[in-house]
Parts: sequence; structure tokens; C-alpha cells
Amino acid sequence: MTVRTRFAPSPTGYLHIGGARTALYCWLEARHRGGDFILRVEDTDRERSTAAAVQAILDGMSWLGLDADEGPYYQTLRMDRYRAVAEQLLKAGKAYYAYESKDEIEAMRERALAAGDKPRYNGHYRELNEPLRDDPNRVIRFKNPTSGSVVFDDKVKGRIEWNNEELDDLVLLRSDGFPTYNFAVVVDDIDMQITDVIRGDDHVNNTPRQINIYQALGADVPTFAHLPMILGADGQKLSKRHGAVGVMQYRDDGFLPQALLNYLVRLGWSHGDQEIFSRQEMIDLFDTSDVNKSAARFDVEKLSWLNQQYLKSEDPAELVPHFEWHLRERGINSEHGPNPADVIVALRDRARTLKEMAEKAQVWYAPLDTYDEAAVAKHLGSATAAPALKAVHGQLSGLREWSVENVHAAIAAAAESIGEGMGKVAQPLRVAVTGTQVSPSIDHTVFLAGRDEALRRIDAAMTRAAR
RNA sequence: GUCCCCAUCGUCUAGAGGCCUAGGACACCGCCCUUUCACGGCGGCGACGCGGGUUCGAAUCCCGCUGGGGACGCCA
Repeated sequence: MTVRTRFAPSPTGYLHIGGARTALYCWLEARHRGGDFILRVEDTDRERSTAAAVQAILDGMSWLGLDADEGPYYQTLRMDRYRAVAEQLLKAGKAYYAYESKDEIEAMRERALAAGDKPRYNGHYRELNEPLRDDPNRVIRFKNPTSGSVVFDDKVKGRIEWNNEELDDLVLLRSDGFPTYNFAVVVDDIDMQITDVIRGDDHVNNTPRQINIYQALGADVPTFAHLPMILGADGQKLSKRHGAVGVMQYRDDGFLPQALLNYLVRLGWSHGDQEIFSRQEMIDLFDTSDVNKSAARFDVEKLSWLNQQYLKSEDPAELVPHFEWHLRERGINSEHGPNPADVIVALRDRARTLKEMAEKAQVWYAPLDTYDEAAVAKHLGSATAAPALKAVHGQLSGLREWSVENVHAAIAAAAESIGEGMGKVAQPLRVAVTGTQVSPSIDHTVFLAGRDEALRRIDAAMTRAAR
């Protein structure tokens, strides 16, 4: 039997970090075992589901490169099927009609809570065998076994046993004819022949109820793997309050999809001491049985570090489109200015994100109009500044070919000519070209500015130095 | 309240009874490299929640406590 996993988000918001990791693990499990990965949209909650959210999830998945072999399937397109299965259970005497109103159910819950019990439906209509009647409150409920227990072997949590007495007769079909989550998932997972259910551990409680439905339907029960939660940096459940929760926000913040994937795969799973995993290595090495049992906190610092590792190791040419996207976000057109790949190489040791890189790249793509006054005072105000800049200007204008090597040689020659060390020349020059005292190595900094612009900036700086 | 799950440095984790004086990574601190900032290299700080067992021996197994999380919907 071929392995089939599925990712089944409900479209009530963007694809968040937790969902992305669940999707990644499902995808990895399928790819690792040569199976299929299915995408299913669980949109039976009509009030909260939106088309925009569906699109946001699809966008997030494609940005991360988590391609599905089948789907997306939509539950709202399968209504007839849920009704048919509910009928089937009814006929088999494994489900029944119930007529309590929502208020009555609520009152029942409160009474139980007040008595210190677990709030559960009391099974009033279970054995009544009343004749079928029309009623706006009519729902179909499942006859959950009343004794014994449900046992399952979770791939990450281990053996879990649940007493049937803890469970009640859950609603299968709501009064509006829509299936409930617990019913729809089971029907879908059976129909779609899902062999491995991988999902967040907020679903462990649902698993025994679902297993009972599988059994009532005479279907094979799949394997379950419940993933621990991802918490915010403060150890609290992730929420809007934590800022960038949507996956696409990470793109906007300058992260590479492969870095986010790498961070996510290591959050709750590990392979010895290895930190960096290529896509193929993840596929080869991933195994749900190596997944951790406890919740983990999300740490942007480590994500940032990983992102820089990717920035440094990827082929700059591959990074150009991403980099240009961020330049455009800043209103910069890279056609006017240095070759983006050269800029990436100059900045990748100094930026942890593409956004930061684009920000730092601005010195070469936009006119220099602001100077750090402290830098000016310190480096352009010194006695050696003017002669140093003058010497560099001379060397640079005489250069036959504009290359990093030649620029370097020119600066060295200028330093030599005035009898100073590189430092005495490089710092004033840096302030002249960038307006600040921090930038990549001086030869690259000058080279990327281009000869005309570099000379213009040196001229401007000499004017300042003279003041 | 009831049920379920979890528990190693600040964070992510290695660890399947002796290999543990508890290893790695991020962050932090120091030194080196150096024309600035970084990158890189080297070093440092830093954890088995507590209490009982089992065993010659426990971070690893068992029990209790404590702490954290999840669930108890005609939400998913």
C-alpha cells in the first residue's frame, strides 16, 4: 500500500508557522516514503472560511515549495457524500436523530460543569426510537461505544489509551445539514485513502472519537502522528500578538523559503548535531518517529542566523530575483547601478535578511544625500583626509579598467604616495563614498559605486573636508 | 472541575542504564584575524524541575509532586 499523507487546513486565515510545519512534515513523510501528499481545504465552517484565506494558504505552500500530488479538495464540494455516510450510519443503527436546541445543550454543559463533571451530551434520544420528525434543531449524533477503551499507537506520542466513558455522542451532521469536523475528516480520510494522519497535537483528543467512527464504518484506521505545538518566544501560544505569524510575512521580512523550511524542520525534529539540511537531505533523513514530544518556542534569532547561512552559501545568481524584489519594495530599480549579484556578494556577510541587504545596498543605487556627521567630523576633518582623498582621486581617474583588483591597487598606491597606511586612506574614502564609517571592504565599496559616481562623491567630500 | 499530553543550558536540541566531568547550534561575553562593519577561527558563561523508589550503577526505568500545554462546541 502506498503511503498517503494530507495537509488539511481550514481557510480562516493565512498559513501560519505551525501550519507550515505541519504541512512540511506531511510533505516530507510522503516524499521520504515515496508516497503521495494531498491537500484538502476544510471549509465546512461557512462563517469563518474565506476565498482570500484559501488563496493565502495556496500562496504560502507554493512559496515554500510544498507541492501537492492531489488536490486541493474542498469539503464544501463533498456535501452529498457526508450526508450519504450519515444516512448509512443511521440505517445501521450506529447514529440517531436528536432534537435539543443549542441553548438546551449549553444548559446541560453548565449543569455538568457545576457538578464538577465533564460537560457531555446526555444521550437523551439515543435509545428513544422516536418517529422521525421535522425540527429546525434536528441533528444526527453518533452512537459512541459506552464501555471499553480506544487505544492507538501515536508515532510521536507513543501509546495513548482513552476510556469510552469519557466520550459522548458527538454531532455528525448539524441542523443545517453540514458535517462537523470530526465526521468530515474521517469520511475524507477514508475516501482519500489516507494512510498517515499527521497533524497538530491539539487533535489528540479528537482521535479516539474518530477511531470509533472508523470502526463503525468498518474502515481501516490510519496511523496517527501528533505534532507538538509551536509557541511564541514568550512561551505562550502563537497569536496575532506575536507579529509576523503569516508565512508570507517572512518573505516580506527578507527570509528565504529554504531557510524557513530548514528552521521549521529542526523545530521539533533533529538528526544528531546537524543544523543545515538541504531539501534532499530533509527528505532522506526525516522520520516521524524522531519527532520530539514537547512544544518548542519560535526563535527569530536562530531563523536569522540560518537565513544568513543560506545567503552565504547559495549561488548569488539564484538570489538575484529575491534581492531585486526587495530592492523594488524600497523603490529601487537595479538597472541603474551595480550588478545585483556583485552587491549580494559584498553584503552577504553583513546582512541576515534580504530586506536588510536591500537597505544596505541603497548606497550604490540611490544618490548619496545624507552624511553621518560624527563620521564626517572624525574622518574628513583629520589632517590627512584631504591629501588622501586627492591622491585616491588621482589614482582612480587614471585607471584603465574599472575592476575590484584595480581599485584596490589604486587605493594602495594612493596610500603609498602620501606615506600613510591603508587605514588612513580607507576611512576618509569610506565616508566620502558612503557617508558612513561602516561598509564592505573599501575596494568593493568603491568599485560598486562605479567610477563616475565614486569620483563625484570624492569631490563632494573634499569640498566638505575643506570647510 | 474532568480527561489527555509534556518536562536537559535563556532558546532549539543530542542523549534509548555505565561511552556524561551531560555533547552541538543560536544568543551573550572575551581573544585572534582586520582599512570600518561583518564573516571566520579559538575560548568562556550556561541545563538533567523536586521527592521517592528499582539497580552494583539513572538525564535515561517506575511512582508521586510541582510546573507547563491541550481538550471538554451544531469551530476546525
